[in-house]
Amino acid sequence: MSCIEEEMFSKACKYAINAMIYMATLPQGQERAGLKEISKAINSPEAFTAKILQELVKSDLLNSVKGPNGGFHIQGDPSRMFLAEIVHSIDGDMIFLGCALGLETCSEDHPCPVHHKFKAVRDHLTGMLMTTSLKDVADRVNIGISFLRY
Amino acid sequence: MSCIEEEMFSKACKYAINAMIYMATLPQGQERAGLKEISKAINSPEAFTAKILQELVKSDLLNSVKGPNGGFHIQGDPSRMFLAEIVHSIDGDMIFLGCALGLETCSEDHPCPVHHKFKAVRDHLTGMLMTTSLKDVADRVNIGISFLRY
DNA sequence: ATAATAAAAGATATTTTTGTCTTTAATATA
DNA sequence: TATATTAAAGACAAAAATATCTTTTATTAT
Repeated sequence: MSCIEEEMFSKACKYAINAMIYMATLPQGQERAGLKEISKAINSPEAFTAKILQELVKSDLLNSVKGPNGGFHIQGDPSRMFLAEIVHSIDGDMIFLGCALGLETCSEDHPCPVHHKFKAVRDHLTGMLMTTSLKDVADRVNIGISFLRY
Repeated sequence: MSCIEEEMFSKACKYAINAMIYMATLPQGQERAGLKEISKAINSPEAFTAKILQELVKSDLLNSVKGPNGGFHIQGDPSRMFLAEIVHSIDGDMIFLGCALGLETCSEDHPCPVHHKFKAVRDHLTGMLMTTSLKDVADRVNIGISFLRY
């Protein structure tokens, strides 16, 4: 059982967040990047990353263009795109809504034994994801106080 | 990708927490419960639950006794056993320590772009798990303000 | 138009997690 | 001591997540 190393997000979701941050760090006029460039930049498996980018396109977080000089670019304003949207697109809403103990019947009125304790943490997480924009995060990379890679 | 519904803990970990809470709700003098009783009480698959209880025994959170009238019981005082110990036993320490973006090189000195934001949430989660005892939680069930089952 | 490029779509493979089944070991009781 | 009971251990199976490969579609440039 100690082989399980559960983390906050799925790998797919982490690649998605990484990819979106990378996109948001691109300089004005060069906001488009191809699959190869992206997966190289974030050190993720190319084909798997393709699937994830596809999903982000379906969720209208990215646009895509086929053909030579094609690629992906962020749909809309990175200062109005929040981490919560990326997480929701890939990992669904259980991280925001699901009962920590997995109980179907858990609700505010019929709470599981850890409901109140987790509500606070979950609200904290949700609030953070809903208020942290891609621009917030990408700016930190661009000014050199945070790092996507070594 | 929307088939992924990532949650906070693995299923195994949720069963473990549920099982431990159930154990902690047992009245004095009847603190021992067998696999069947436990998995019925928390509505979990019996054989899989057996593996999880085994792990909890290995981690010294439970004792076990074989043979007729055998079963499991909590090792030690439920008021001094914290949710963090259960989570750590089953899901490892990545939920407490791992980089939210999965970056190997992420650290306080070389932070990933969301490091500071996640640190606060993670510290909140960790603090809650380290200070919430099994007794805290089980008491809520026993006085009827929280529910393990419908 | 044709060829080259790059994403989309779909099939397939691998790994991990979840779950089951069978055999073995320990213990209580008749 | 023999039998029944229950957990431990190990093999096995199914499902889900991760990852790859191939074919198709759209677009650009020649």
